[in-house]
Amino acid sequence: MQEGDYPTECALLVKGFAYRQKLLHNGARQIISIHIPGEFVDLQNSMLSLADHNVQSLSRCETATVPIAALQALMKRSPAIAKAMWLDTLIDSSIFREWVVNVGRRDAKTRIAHLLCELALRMEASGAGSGPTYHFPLTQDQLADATGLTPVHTNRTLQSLRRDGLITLSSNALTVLDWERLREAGDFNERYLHHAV
Amino acid sequence: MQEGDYPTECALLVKGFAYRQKLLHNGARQIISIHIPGEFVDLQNSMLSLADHNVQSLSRCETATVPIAALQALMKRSPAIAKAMWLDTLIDSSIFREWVVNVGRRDAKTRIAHLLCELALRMEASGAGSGPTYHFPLTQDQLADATGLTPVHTNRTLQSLRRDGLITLSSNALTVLDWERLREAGDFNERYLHHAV
DNA sequence: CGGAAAATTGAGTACTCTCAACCAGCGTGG
DNA sequence: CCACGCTGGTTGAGAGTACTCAATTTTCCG
Repeated sequence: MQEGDYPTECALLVKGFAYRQKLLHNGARQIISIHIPGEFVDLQNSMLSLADHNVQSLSRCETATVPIAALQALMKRSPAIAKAMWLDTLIDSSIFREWVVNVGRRDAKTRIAHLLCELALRMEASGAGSGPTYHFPLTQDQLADATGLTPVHTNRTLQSLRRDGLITLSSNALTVLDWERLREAGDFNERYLHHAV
Repeated sequence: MQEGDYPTECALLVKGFAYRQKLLHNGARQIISIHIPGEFVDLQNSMLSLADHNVQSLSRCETATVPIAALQALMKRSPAIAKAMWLDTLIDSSIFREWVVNVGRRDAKTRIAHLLCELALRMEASGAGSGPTYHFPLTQDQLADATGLTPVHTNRTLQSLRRDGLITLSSNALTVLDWERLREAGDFNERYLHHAV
């Protein structure tokens, strides 16, 4: 899926990770969302006939593709489903808002810690992972593009988080050593995820 | 409307400007969206029972408030209205995505130029203003909080845009002197606004 | 006219970036 | 089996954009 395309189907992520990104004219990239198994990747693009961003897979992914026309019909027929998808989109939107805050007003360390908290919690909530150790699908370059930092600074910031005894992270395995302190370091409050209480 | 509240109605902005913001623990603020007359300010908060951000008015505003229950009923009854609101939310969401890019990957000058372009174009599209001169509802402090910069740096960056002959801006009047060059300076492409073609 | 809010200026600081080199792990192929 | 090359991660040094603090001027309103 490329920016500018006219999508005709949307994807439900069954297995594996994906992300959405936007490319800038100067060649820079901003990752605008990360998707874990069980999530719709592309409802937005699907409903707005013109794609305003593009989607990439992080690992080998299995997706279930649904034709948009079918989805629209389904929503028309079942208000319950329509509402569920609506909710999905709204939560998506809420996460974008938090990301604006994250890249806009937090320093590097807080920014990265916040993203780690978010991913860990979403994995927990979706059942895609649990315990103190999680599969972490991003390379440092991608983490940099998600947080609006450079790869070099991302690397140094991760080291600082490790030095503080908050996490370990290597070869796609993230271990949260001290959840409370990581949450604090990340200025993290999960309210915006709107997980059921 | 405060973060953490349980909203029961949502507001259609009839006259005046408003914005949504999130406050950080350290007292910083990030403005996450700006609303011009004719827009729903709060569909998001309305549908997610718990507010994850809060809303402020920029100028004296007139709003039409709609009870959420009524809205839900209306959506249930009329698929056309449901779809329209859905679209409204999706475009909202698209703008958030672009803001993530804006604060994440653009430098100060580009960032501010981009925001000016966006506001100008949205005013045009909504009929809330036109011509090279627009009502500009933000103070420099607010512009800073919308772009993730400091007020001082925002001030200097605006001066630089003025020196370049791209805009004039004073007492809430923004004049775009050279639309093409401003658009270029702001790395701006209006696709994400999803305005009808 | 006076006071508050908004805008502007100056000087010094620092966080993050750039550029560049180097290391480690790993799959491929000779 | 080891060399090779590639991707991802790490380190160093220096530069620069944006920040902080603080004072001053201008504008806005009551």
